[in-house]
Amino acid sequence: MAKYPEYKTLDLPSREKEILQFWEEQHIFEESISSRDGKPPFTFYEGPPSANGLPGIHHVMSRAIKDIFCRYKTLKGFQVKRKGGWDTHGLPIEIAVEKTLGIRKEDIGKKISVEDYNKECRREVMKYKEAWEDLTRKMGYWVDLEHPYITYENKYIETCWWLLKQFYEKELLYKGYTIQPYSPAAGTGLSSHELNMPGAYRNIKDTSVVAQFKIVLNDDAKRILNVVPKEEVYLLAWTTTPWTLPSNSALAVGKDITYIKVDTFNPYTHDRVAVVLAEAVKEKYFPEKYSSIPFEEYEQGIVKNVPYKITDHILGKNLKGLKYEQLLPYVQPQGKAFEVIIGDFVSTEDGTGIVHIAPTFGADDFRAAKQSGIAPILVRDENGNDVPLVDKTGRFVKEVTDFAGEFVREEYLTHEEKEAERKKQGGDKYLSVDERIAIKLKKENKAFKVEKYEHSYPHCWRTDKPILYYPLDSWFIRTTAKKERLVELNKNINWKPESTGTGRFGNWLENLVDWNLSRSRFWGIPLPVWRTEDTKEEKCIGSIEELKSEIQKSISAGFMDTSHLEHIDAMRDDFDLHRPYVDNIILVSPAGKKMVREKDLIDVWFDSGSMPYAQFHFPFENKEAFQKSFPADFIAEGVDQTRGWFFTLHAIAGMLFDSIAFKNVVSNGLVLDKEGNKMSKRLGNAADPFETIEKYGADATRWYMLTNSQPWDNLKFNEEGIKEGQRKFFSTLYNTYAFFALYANIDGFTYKEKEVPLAQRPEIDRWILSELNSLIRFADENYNDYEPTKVARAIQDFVSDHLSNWYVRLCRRRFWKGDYTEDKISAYQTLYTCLETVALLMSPVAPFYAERIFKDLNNATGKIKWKSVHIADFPQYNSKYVDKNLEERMELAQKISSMVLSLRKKANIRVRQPLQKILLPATDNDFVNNVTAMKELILAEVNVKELEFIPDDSDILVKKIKPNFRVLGKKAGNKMKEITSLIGTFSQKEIAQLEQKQKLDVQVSGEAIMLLPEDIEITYDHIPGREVASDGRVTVALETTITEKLHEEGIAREFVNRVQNIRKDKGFEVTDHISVVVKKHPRLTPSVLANKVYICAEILAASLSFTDNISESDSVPVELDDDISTLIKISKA
RNA sequence: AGGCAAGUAGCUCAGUGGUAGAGCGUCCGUCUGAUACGCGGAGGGUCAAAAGUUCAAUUCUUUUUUUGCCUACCA
Repeated sequence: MAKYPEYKTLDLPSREKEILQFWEEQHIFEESISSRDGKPPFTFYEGPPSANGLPGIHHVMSRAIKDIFCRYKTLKGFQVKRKGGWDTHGLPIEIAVEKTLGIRKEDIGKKISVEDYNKECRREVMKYKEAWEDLTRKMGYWVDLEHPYITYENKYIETCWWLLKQFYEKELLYKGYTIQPYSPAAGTGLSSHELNMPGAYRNIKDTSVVAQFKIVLNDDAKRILNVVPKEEVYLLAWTTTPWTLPSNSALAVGKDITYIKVDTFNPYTHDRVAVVLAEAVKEKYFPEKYSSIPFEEYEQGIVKNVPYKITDHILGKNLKGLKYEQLLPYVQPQGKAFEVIIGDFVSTEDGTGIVHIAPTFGADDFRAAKQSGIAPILVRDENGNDVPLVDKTGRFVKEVTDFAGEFVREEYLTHEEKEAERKKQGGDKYLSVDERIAIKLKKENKAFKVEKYEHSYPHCWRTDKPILYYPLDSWFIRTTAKKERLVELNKNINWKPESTGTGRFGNWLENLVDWNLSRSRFWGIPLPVWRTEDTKEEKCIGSIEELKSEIQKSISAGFMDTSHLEHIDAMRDDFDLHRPYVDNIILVSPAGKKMVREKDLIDVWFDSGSMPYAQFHFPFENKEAFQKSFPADFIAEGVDQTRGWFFTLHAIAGMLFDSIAFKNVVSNGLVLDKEGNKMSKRLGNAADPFETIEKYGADATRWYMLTNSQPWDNLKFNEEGIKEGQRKFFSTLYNTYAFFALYANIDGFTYKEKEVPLAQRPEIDRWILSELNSLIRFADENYNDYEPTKVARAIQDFVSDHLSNWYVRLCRRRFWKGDYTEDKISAYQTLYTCLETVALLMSPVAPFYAERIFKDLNNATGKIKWKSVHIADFPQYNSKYVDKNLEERMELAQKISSMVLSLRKKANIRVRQPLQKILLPATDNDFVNNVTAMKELILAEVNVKELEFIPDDSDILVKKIKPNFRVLGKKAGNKMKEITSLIGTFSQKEIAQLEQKQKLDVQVSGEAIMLLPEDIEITYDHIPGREVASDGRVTVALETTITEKLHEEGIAREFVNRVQNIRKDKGFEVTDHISVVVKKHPRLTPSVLANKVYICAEILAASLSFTDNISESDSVPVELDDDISTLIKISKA
C-alpha cells in the first residue's frame, strides 16, 4: 500500500537536491510549458544579465520575483514561455578586458588589434556563465537557458540595425552634438564613469568675473525696469570661466527669483551705473553699511567704499525677453541671441542669480538655449563645419583675434610655452587668458567684480589637467519628438509600486532629452550609418541583405573587391557585424562618392531595449512568435533599471510601434546588509548566494526575502531572518505534514473514501476549510495584483496560527484515538486538503518544498493527475466553504481560551488540573449564541467542566463605559472633549439607565444631547470577588475551587502524562498495548482507581495494577505532585 | 542641487482620521504521544521634528531632518 514518506528531519537543502534531480530527470520545466499548449500565453521578458560578473544575493531577489509570477500564471492555466538572455556588450566588459590585458583605451588598435581586442571581450563576457547557470538552477529559477538570446550574435545585431533604420526613416535618428566632459590634453571625451573616479574632482583657483551686460533700452525695457533718463542699466552675471564669455549668447534668470535694480558706481571705472542682480545676493555686493554713504563723497574721492541705492524690484519672469549688447563681439551668432531667458537651474547660492549662458560650453547652457531658441556662437572651419570658438586642442580659434591660438586654460601650457608667452606679453608673470579677459573687461566698463575663486572641478584622470565641457558629435534618437506619446503610453502600464511609474519614471519622461546613442568604444553594436566625407550624403543600413546589395554596388563602383561579398552571411562563423569588419566596408553614395561608416557604437541600453524584437530575430524570422508575445504581460527588475532597461523598452516600443512594451512591471528595491549598508565586495559585507542557499536552502532564502519586506522596499539582508522563516514556517509545515503522515500511514488513509459532505463534517473541520478557502481567494487576488509579500505572509499565518497551532492541536485525538470512523476520515480529508492546498499556494514562492509535500501526498493518493505541483491547477476558491460567522466564532473561542489559560496562570493552576466552571457576562444574544456553539471546544481546550453565562442585568457585574468615538464624534463635533469627560464620570446607575431606556439625555455646554446605545461602548470592568480577564468586549471569570473529585481527576491526568512519557522513552510504538504496574501510594491509588477506565483508554493499557513490591531496576520513578512520588513499571501487553 | 521612497517597540515589519499592533529578541512561567522549531505572560512607543486643517492627526497638508536609490554637477 502507498505510504506517505516520513523524514527524520526537515533538512531543506537535502530535500531541494532531491527535487532538483526530479525536475531535471522528468523535464518538469519543459512540461510546465508544453502542458499548456494551446492555452492563452502569458508573456514574460527576461532582462538579460551580464555574465562578466558573479551573481550576487540581490539577483536571487529579483529572479525570485520573476519566477513567482511565471509559476503562478502557469498554475492559472497560461502558457508562460521564458527565454533567457545574455547582455554581452558595454563598458564594464571593455574595462575588465583592459585590466586583464594591462592596456588602456588608446592602446586599442595599436598594441592590440581591434579584432583581437573584441575576441577578448567576447570571451570575457561569458566568464561567469557557468556560475550564473548554476545559481539559476539552485535557486529554482525557471528560465530557458538552452535557447537564450545573446546580444552579440549577428542575428541579434541585425534586428537592432533594422530598428535603427526604422528610427532613421522616421527622421528620429540624427547627428548632433551635446556638451560632454572632454580632455583636450588627451583629445578624448570622458565618460561619467571616468569622472566619478576617486580624485577626479579637485579644488582649483580660477579667475572669476562678474560681468556687466548692457541692456538695450527699448520701450519694453524702460517700462519693466522703470528706467530714468540717462540711466544705463546692466545685468550682472558671474562666471568662473571667463574664456567662455566670447561665446555668451544669453543670460538666464529664475522665474520666481526677485531681482533688484541698484543705482551705484562701477568700482573700476567709477562710472555711474545701474545694475540688476538677485535680491538674495545683495549683501555680497552691496553691504548694508554702505547704503548711507552719499554719492557725492564717492564721486569726490572722499570715501573708497562704493555707495548704492536700490531703485526697483523686479520678478525674474518679467525680465524674460530683455535684450542686451554682446559683451565680447568677436563672432556674431546665426540667429536669435543676447536675450534674457528663464532657466530652471538658476539659484542664488553663488553668483548673482543671473547665469551667463555659453551654449557651446555648458550642458545646462546648451539645454536652456535650445529650449529658448537661442543660437550658439559658432564659426565655420576650413571643412565648412560649424565649430565653437575653442578647438579640440583647447585653443581659441583665429576669429577670437585678441587671443587667437591661445590655450584657454593655463594648465594646458607647458612650462616653456608659458615662459615664451610671458616674454611676448612683456610682463613679469604669465597672464592667463582668463586674467587678460578680466583686465580687458575692467577697462571697458564691463566687469563689476574680479576675484580668485576656489572650487572643485573635474580633472582628466589620464593627464591630471582640468577637463572642458565641450560640444562633441553624437548620434541621437529624437525622443523629445515623441515625448507626449511616451508619457501617454506610460499611463497604461501597471507599475508596482505605482510611485515608480508616476514619480521616478513619469518625471523622467516629462523631462526627457534626446537619447544620446553614441559610444566611442569597440565592443558593441556598430552604428549602421555610412557617410560621405563631405557629410552631404548618408545611408542607414537596416539588414544584412541590404548591406550585401550595397556592397555589390560598391564593388561595381570599384571601392571594394569581390572577396568581401562571400563573407556576408549571418550563418557564417567568419562573418561578424562588429568592428573592425564593418569599418572596412566602404559603400558608394548615389552621387558615386565613397561612404565610410560613422565610427560610433551604440549605447548598450539600446541592445537590451531591443530584446522584444531581437530575441526573435524579428522581422527576419518568427514574425508570428513576436506578435504573439508583444507587448509583454510582465517584467521585473531592480528599481535602478527605471532609466535603463525600463526606459529603453518603453522608448523603442512607443516610438516605433506606438505601443507599450510591457503591461505590468515590478521594480524591486535593493538588498542591503543587515546594518542597512550597500553590499560591496570591497567592504566584505556581500552575502554569497551560493553559500546562503547551501546553508539554508533556496526556499527559505526566497521565502525570507519575500515575507520580510515588500519587493520594492529595500531589504536589510539578515541570516537570522532566514532562520526565523525556517522555524516559523517550514518547520511548522513539516511537523504538520509529519503528524499527518504518521497517523495516515497507521490508518492506511489514502483518500480512497468518498468525500465526507461538508455538512457532515464537525465544526472544526468546516472552520479550517473556511479559513482555507478565504486564503485561496486572498492568495489568488494578491498574486494577480503582483503582491507576493501579502500572499506569503498570509500563507505563513494560516499554517502556523490556524492549521498547526489550532486545528491540529485541537484535533490530535481524532487522529490517534478510536476506530476508522467517518469523523476520523473527515479529519484526514480535511488536513490532507489543507496541506495539498498550501503546497499549491506556496509553490510559486517556495517551489522546492511545495513540490516535496505535493509529491509525498499525491504519490500516495494519486488525487491529482499531474506529477508536479508546478503543472497542477491553482486551487479553486469555493464560496460554499466560507462561513465568515464561523471564522468569527472560532476567533472568539480562541480568545476566550487564551483568557482562561491566563487566569489559570494567575491562580497558578496547571492545565492538567480540571476546574469546574467559567463564567461569562452575557453581553448580547449573538455573543451567547456564538459562545454556546463553541462551548465544547472551549471547555476541552481549557480543561474546565462547565460554562455559565451571567445575565447582563445581574447585580454582580460592574460595567465600564466609553464613547464610541467614530459614531459620537460625527454627532457631537466640537463638544467631543466635554462629552468624553462627562461619560467618564457616569455611575453604574446611569449606565444601567442608558441600557434600559436605550437612551440618555445629557447636558453639554447648556445643550441637550441624547446619547443612544450606538454612541457608546459598554464593557465589563470586573466581577467583585472573582479573578477576571478582559479583552475588548469579552470578559471571563474562572471558578478556581478544586474539589476532592477534581483533584483526583487532576492526579489521574498527571498519571497518564507520566506513563505516556515512559512509553515514549522506551520507544514503544503509538499503537502498542501495555501492562502497567504501580507501586502503591496512599494519595495516588484512590485517584487512579476512580479514573481507571479513562486512564487505561488513554495509555492503551490492557491491565493496570498496584503492588507494594516493585523492583527499582525495571521500573521508573515518577513525581506526580509535590507530595506524591511512586514507581511505575510498564511492559508490552 | 533635483526626483522617488522610507523613518512606528531593542530588531524586522503590519496598520489606521476615533486615543497603537504582530513576530523575533529580553525577562518570568509552562505544556506536549506532531512541535522547546511549542505555549502563556510581562516589560518595552512623544508612531523622526515642528506648524497647519479637524471635535479628534501616528494617519491629511506644508516645512524641516535622517537614510537609501536615481539623475545632475553647474554659472
